[in-house]
Amino acid sequence: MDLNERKLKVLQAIIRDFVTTAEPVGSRTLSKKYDLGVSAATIRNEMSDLEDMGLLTHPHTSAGRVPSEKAYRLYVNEMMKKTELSPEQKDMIAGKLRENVAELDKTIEHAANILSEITNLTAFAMTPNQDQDTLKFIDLLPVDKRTVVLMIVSESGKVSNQALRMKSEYDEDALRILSKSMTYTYKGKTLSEALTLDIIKSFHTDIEAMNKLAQDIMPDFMKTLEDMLNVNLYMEGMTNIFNLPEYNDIERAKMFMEMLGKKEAFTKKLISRDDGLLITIGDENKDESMKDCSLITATYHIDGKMVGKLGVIGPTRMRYSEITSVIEYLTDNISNAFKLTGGNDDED
Amino acid sequence: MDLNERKLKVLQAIIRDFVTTAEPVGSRTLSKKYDLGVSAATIRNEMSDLEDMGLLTHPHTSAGRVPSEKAYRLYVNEMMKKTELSPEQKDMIAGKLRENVAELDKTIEHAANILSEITNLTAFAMTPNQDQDTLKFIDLLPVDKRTVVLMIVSESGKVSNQALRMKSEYDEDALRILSKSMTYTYKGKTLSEALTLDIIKSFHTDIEAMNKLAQDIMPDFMKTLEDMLNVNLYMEGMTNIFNLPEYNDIERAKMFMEMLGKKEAFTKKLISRDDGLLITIGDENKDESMKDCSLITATYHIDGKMVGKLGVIGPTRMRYSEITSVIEYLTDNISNAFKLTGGNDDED
DNA sequence: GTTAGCACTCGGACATAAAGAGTGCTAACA
DNA sequence: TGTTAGCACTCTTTATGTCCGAGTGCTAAC
Repeated sequence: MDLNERKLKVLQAIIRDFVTTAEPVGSRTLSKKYDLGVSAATIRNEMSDLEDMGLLTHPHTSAGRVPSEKAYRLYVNEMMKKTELSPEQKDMIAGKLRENVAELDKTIEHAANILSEITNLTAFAMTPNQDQDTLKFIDLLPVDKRTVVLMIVSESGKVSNQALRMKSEYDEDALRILSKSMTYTYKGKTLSEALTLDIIKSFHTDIEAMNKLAQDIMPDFMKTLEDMLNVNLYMEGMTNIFNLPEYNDIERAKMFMEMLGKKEAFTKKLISRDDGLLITIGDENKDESMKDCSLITATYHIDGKMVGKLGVIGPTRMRYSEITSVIEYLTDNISNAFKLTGGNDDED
Repeated sequence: MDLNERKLKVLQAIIRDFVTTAEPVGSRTLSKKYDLGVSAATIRNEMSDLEDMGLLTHPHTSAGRVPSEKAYRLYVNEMMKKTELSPEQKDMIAGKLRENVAELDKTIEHAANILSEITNLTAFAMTPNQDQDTLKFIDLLPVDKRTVVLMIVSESGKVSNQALRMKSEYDEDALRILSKSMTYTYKGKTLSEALTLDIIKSFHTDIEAMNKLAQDIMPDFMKTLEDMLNVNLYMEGMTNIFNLPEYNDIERAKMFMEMLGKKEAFTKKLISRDDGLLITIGDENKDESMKDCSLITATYHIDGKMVGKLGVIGPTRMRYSEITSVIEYLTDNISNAFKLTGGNDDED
């Protein structure tokens, strides 16, 4: 059987229609909606042929046709034309991408965001494979008598750092020289190579001075400070709700997921809550989108003053007792772990 | 009406039953399952009273009773006993929390994870409000003739950094002094205070040396390198699928969300894909959990060599054309933005 | 005050029927 | 020979009716 011009036209129309409506498309619909110049009966014949060729499927006898995967493949390979983006879309994309040029990760994150916004699908973006990235710069920063921050900068501009707790007090000058010698050793090596290398010692001398550099740096410094003011919100187990019978209703599940998806709003709500163990049930959460939920939050303390929150959200039907116990145990553990006084202590 | 001992017992039994079964509970069930020492008829009377008191509801005439929010409130305030955690649970919690003691953020993230695992609900954890946190240490690190990394460390141990692009070449020594003077100025100030402050200049002298410090630092250095090898995966718009008719089926929606929830597996899958624009449709994705999905990925390049990926996942029914256009435009933009040769160039 | 008994109510499951959409075949037409 | 019209047939969806079980509420007896 030949895949002639008309068959292709019909197939394309079916794909186009199905992609927008998600409903199996019938011959009559097709002849009415798209100007194919032939009657529904003719289209039926063509459709039948296309089905024989494996390009269409039939959910059941009296349903319309649905494109098969083979049809999509054909469409993608041969028939598809590029859609030209609208100027607004281009502006939007270029604009958003330009926001954080200095930071690769941020840019990639923005890309995922843009993509999902435009396509209305789930989108993702992955940072580059760092295998090929080489080291550029290593530094060891004295923070504390026993704390050092290790910082590594790669050629691509990726910055990574980690706070280190030293076993004993260390010599600041030694630290400085060590970092120089490490940079000297690792510079230009890929991360993988660096992992197999051992350190070589070397020396260098410092000098000092100062100029109007401050004016250049202050805006960014301020911006960084502001970033640090933000709190992070980690969310886990969102899909757990699918196992609850009350969320068998797709509408409810959707509402729930969307409520949690609005991280800023949710974070705000958490921040505004009182400290200590707090349980709010159903309507007590003024929020309309939470009226069928209970929210349990508790606060933990870092060095006695700063507080963070953690908790649980679920249907009003929940194991309050068990859950509050877990939460209290968790907050206690965290508060203890971050007591300034503490060495590493306690239980088994 | 009096809320006597027996009424409380009945209410507690109802709450207990409903919390585990999610089904309205009737008088007969109650008298059989729980040893209340009275007949179903008596329980019915008590239930009727409890309903009058607003503690139970009645979805419809011939259904069992459901605890009202007021009942939960009563339960939480007065009747609830603490559940003692099992030793295994305690071990698990303490163990996981101890994994990354040095890093507050990681610990909090773990907390959310634990909580969700134990409660089978959606859990969250928020890092502390940084309002009270004070600055401890500021450094400016020369990376490039025109690139500096600004690093800020707070009293709580939070580390934040940002790569800065300078307008002109700068003096390294000046940079060093500036960072000292900034530390001097801002140390001990809260973040909010610091935002209102202006910088004061001051001097300090450096010396040099070196010792066996290296041995202390190497393990952490290696670990940090390994961390940097990991790629990040950003996911956006996951709830978009709820707007698609094919995901009106709760089972499918669940499978989809769970597949994406497994970030490591998904990342792996992405890494293993070929470079360039790649479209896989339905069964072409060998993965069972993706057999009804199409996956479109494309690669972008950083400085011509390193590659990252981004793309879209959705039902086989998707706007291939439009989407590939968006993706190509995105990858081009990213690749251009991170060309080493480039100043800031091009389009409007 | 407690219990047993019984009529009544309501939702869910199931079967049946009717409507609607679409196909497939045949025969007529250009 | 390709195209079209017509019609019987199929299958899904929706509405309707019936039955069953779970549960209540009331009354009368203990």
